[in-house]
Amino acid sequence: MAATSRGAGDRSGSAQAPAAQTERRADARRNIRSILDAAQLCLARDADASVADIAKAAGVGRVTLYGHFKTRADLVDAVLTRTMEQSDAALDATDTTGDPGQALTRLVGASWQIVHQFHSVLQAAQRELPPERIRAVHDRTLQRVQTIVDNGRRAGVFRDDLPERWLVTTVFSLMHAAAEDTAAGRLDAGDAARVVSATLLAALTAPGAAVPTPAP
Amino acid sequence: MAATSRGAGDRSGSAQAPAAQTERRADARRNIRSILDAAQLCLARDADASVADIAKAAGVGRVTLYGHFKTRADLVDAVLTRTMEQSDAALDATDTTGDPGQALTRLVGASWQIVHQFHSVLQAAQRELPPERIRAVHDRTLQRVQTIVDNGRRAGVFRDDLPERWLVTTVFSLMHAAAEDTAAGRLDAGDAARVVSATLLAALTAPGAAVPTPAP
DNA sequence: GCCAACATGAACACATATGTTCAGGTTTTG
DNA sequence: CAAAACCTGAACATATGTGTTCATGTTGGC
Repeated sequence: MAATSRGAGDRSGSAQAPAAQTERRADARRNIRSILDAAQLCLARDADASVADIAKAAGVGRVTLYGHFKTRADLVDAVLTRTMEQSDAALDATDTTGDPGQALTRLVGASWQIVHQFHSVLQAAQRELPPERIRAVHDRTLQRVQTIVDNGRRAGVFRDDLPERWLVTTVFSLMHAAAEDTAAGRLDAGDAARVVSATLLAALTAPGAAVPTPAP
Repeated sequence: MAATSRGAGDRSGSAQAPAAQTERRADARRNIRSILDAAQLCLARDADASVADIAKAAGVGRVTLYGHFKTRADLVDAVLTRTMEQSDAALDATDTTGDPGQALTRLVGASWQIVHQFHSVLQAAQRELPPERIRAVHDRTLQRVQTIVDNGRRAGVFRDDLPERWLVTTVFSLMHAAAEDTAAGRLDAGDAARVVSATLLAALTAPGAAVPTPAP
């Protein structure tokens, strides 16, 4: 039951049926945007930001917020969806064709900052939403990585001796780890992209083949 | 702070001063054990198991529990400490000398099940305890990994072009990722150790050197 | 066997968050 | 301008968890 009274956060469970979305008034649309903006910001800073905090940050009454998002989970879902859409848009600008190693390096360069920035939005979602939902929202991004890995395997430059799924997991895992380490001051932010890329290239390269160095 | 009325969970903040621990009665000691056992089990299953749940699982009154652990955080701390001590004991049986690659493989083989088993105990701790405390409790284990990495670097078989800290992070990160993937059914439990070892060996091997295959 | 240490459930105090209702004020929209 | 849509704060209803107090049993040590 993740549906709003009138469709603002309407992503009905896990499939996103657009639904008959009656046109809402201008101020309502404005408020929804403010709320999503504020929520994204608040949740990025603190995964358990309260609904009250978010409403205040949005410059909106708490009741107004509940008028648009039926539950807290609904709001978190909307923020996560929005964040992933934004990330995906940013990633659309990244070329995933050509040499798989370079493609991977490009993708890491474009992704890791986003991962870093919205790390705790994900955390919030993981505490509130069912795992399938998280998985579903990540689908497009996952697909993108999988495509690169797959290309690399077919080209014989990425390893074939481990499950493809695991290689994808490795990519995500190390990006998240780098985000955390950077936040904790254990890894230099200016160096993170290179470090992650170098590690991933080594991890994914087919045994026996020469490990390429990430070209900045 | 994090101290019990009479010293059961007494690890005063971050340093573990043994304190003048007046000998407690036999039934008290018995109950403390039951509580820790139950808490470890409950928290391993659900990171937000309540104190009431744990007391019930321990076959003990809630008030009794609070008599031994002043706060929930105290209890979580005690469980985490205990878990890490157990892990460390298990790891003591693992030879970390000799060929660094094989040492790493041995360590992964001995560790990953533990990581898998107590994954959500860590989660609970991360929500309740300050990051420094988590770090402190992990110190010995961290040191162990770092030693292996360091040996490998000095022997010229592990890479020297990335921060040592990051390599250690990589080891932990991939073990945890494997634990999650296994729990989610995306990775075969029987295959996990091999997969993680193979990935780590590739990730850590010095550029140019031949990547070894994990010997089971 | 006696006394102190310990255990126990019930009840209470407190805090915090989520949702909801209400009675009125404001903005859009047509 | 008028109706409908929307916003608002205050108050309320829940729910849930933590931690404490109390009065009364129970157990263990010496």
